[in-house]
Amino acid sequence: MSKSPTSYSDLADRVVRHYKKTKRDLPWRKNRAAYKVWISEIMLQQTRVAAVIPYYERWFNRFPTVEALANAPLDDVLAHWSGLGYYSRARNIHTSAKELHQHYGGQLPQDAKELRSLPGIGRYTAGAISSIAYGKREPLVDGNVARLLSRVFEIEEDIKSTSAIKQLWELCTKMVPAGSPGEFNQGLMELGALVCLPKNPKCGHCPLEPVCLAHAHDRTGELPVQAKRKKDSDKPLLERDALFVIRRGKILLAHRVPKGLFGGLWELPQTPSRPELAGLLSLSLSFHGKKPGMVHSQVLSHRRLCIRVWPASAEGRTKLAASTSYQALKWYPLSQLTTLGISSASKAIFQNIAELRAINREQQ
DNA sequence: AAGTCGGGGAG
DNA sequence: CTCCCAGACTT
Repeated sequence: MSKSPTSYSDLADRVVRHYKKTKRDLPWRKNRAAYKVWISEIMLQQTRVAAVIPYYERWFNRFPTVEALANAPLDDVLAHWSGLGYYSRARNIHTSAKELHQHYGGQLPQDAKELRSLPGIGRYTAGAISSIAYGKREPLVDGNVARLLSRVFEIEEDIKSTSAIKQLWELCTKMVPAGSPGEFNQGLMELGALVCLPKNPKCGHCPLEPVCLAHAHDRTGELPVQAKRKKDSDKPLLERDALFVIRRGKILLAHRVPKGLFGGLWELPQTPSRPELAGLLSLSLSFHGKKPGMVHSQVLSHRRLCIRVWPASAEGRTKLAASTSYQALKWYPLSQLTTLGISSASKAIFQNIAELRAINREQQ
């Protein structure tokens, strides 16, 4: 890495001034209460601003305070996270809320180190809460900041490498100003999100253009250096057979254990192959067709998911076999599925089921 | 240091 | 199709 092209305080001033002038009017910028900053920062992890906004607005109607959140059932919390992905974030928020309610009087601590003791709050989020909500001089580095600073300072190493990450945090630790740390941190991220784009950065609109090494050397297209990611088509295919059965107006659902993939969510009971379904559920099944009623495919971060849905009739009393994936079964009214935590894949399947049933009713 | 954990919008 | 997003946690 090259020597800094200008003083850190000059650089920070440029960022803060530009941020004050051009910042977007986002919901979480109306109110800097620590609880609200916390929830927004968790929702924004690996998630785009546009995707978060409706979830953020809905959240505080149902969970207006840390205490309300601590006292809510996990199903309710996951229902309000349905479709956002990375569901451990919601589980960790719930666990943290109970911890905050019990031991911190419902208040988030101001100290970054103390914040990091809460599940789901890592180095980035602790810095964000501490600086934005409490005005503490704490740095933060996210994907936007890493890209921006790798260009400004011409960091040549892979920005995911331990060495580059260490450099980035050291840089930010030095740069973050005592006077307006929250605005500086948000300003860096805002620049990364709107100006210092991955491709075709808008250097003409950047307050750091005069001091940016990559721009000076016409290398914004080469930086940051990043390892190639795995192509979707190279991800292993996970095929599952799911059971769709309705009895007395209720659909049979399975509750996943609260960890791992889709932890704590509800879905159609599914197994690696169709013959295993009856054993999992202790039911006598007769399938309605030789072909699945529908097939849903979806790409996840590390695999491709393909779920075949098999309509069937069932006899017997459900009893969940010992399972590494499920903790419970439940017959549930199809119309009330919005009150449970379900993934986007399940949401699509349930919607498809509802539409097919509506068509069948019209034809009768 | 590498793997796991979702989902969707942009191009 | 591929790319990447206001990361954290486990192994």
